[in-house]
Amino acid sequence: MRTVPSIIHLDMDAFFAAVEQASKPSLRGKPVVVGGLGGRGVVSTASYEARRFGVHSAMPMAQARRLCPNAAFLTGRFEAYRRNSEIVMALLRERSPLVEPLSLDEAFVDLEAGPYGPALRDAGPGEGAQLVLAVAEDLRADIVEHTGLTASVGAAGSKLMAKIASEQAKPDGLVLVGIGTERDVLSPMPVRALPGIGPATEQALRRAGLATVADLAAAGPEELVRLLGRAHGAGVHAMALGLDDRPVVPDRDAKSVSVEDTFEVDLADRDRILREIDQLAARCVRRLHATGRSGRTVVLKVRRFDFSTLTRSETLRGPTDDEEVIASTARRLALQVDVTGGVRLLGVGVSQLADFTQEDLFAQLERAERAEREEREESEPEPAVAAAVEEPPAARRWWPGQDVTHAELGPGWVQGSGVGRVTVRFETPDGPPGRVRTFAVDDPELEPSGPLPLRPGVE
DNA sequence: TCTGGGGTCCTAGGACCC
DNA sequence: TCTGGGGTCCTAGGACCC
Repeated sequence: MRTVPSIIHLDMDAFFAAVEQASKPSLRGKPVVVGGLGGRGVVSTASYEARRFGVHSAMPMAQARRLCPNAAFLTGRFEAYRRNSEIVMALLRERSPLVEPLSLDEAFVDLEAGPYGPALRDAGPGEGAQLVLAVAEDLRADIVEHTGLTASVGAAGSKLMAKIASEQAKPDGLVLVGIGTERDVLSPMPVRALPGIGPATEQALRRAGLATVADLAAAGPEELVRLLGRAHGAGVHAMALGLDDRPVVPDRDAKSVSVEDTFEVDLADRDRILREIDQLAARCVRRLHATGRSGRTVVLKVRRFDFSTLTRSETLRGPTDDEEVIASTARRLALQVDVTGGVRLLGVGVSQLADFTQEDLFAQLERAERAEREEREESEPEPAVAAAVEEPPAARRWWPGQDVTHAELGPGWVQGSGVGRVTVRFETPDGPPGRVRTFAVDDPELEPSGPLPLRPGVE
């Protein structure tokens, strides 16, 4: 157990929405909701202004629109989020090499591994905490300077308590849990405050009369294991006592890669389903190639019209990153699934990842079979349905929030589009709120562009 | 206008092996 | 002749997190 609260958990405040407000001066101080804008979209992130209306993550977008009709509803700009995340992660690495990102907007840092390590080890308990507070405040200021975004930080002697502290610090705050005070902090909290306790576990505990973390600590490990199973029960009991010695681990390799799509309208047609699977397989393989890895188990995911969800998987004899192997495996799995009534989501994934694509016997076999098939069918060529039906003449699509540049008016972003028109607001992160202009959707002066840095002047 | 997309970890049963 | 006991792999599903 540590004698200094040298683990910090950093959590960016309403990250996606905050990036939008920093990028778009006209949205500052206003409710902003980022998420899927289609009929089946959900909220990814709501700004604090929108949260006051009851809007929150994972809420159906339709409900968010009812609660807060005057908010700006934007689709995600992941390129912008990724760039700002990288800036923040780099600032963390200046404080320690031991940085464990949990997502684009969250990370643990072990300060004892970095430049402050020696001072922290030499410090008395009180001095150590003071030093951590100073480092954390400096970090938060640095993040504002480099991105214009605010972060909340929790500091403690363990990952568990650092995470709980950052939650208490939100928004734009800093909370330190002193060594030895863990159980005082935890005891009065509802069980849901513990990471890993969601709605189902909360219900199971509530039925047993356990509502607070103090209740869990008093319950003892046997009862929790009986209620929650071996691993979870033991883990929850340890957490309730404030016991957690998990190390901060940087550079964790991904264990699976997957892509999925929810369709605006349920898919009923078998051939259409198989074509979608091919496209998903192609996207999955692109991601696989980008990471230079290959996988041995192919997983097909199907969500049916009634939201029932199932997966079918097949493990190959060796890892592959071949599109045709993955696509044909997924198609084969799809034939095992009853799709009567329609399908609202399809997904294709690969797990059991390996670092290298060894000689790929499957791809070779697949190619040989394909060649043979084509030879056989030479006299009666396949009807070219797929190619012909595939793409209607692609009209340009503009989506709310998108970065654009106008040949004369410069950079701006799409506020909305419809009936052949697109509305653009011309403003930049470092300027004043801008003016709105409307164009024809096919105006040649207007083109899509990339995100602008939030702090152009700062390195 | 009901319910995204990308992940992680755990459990449990059956096959298979020694 | 009435019943082993592990260990590992595969598959499917579920809870949870951001």
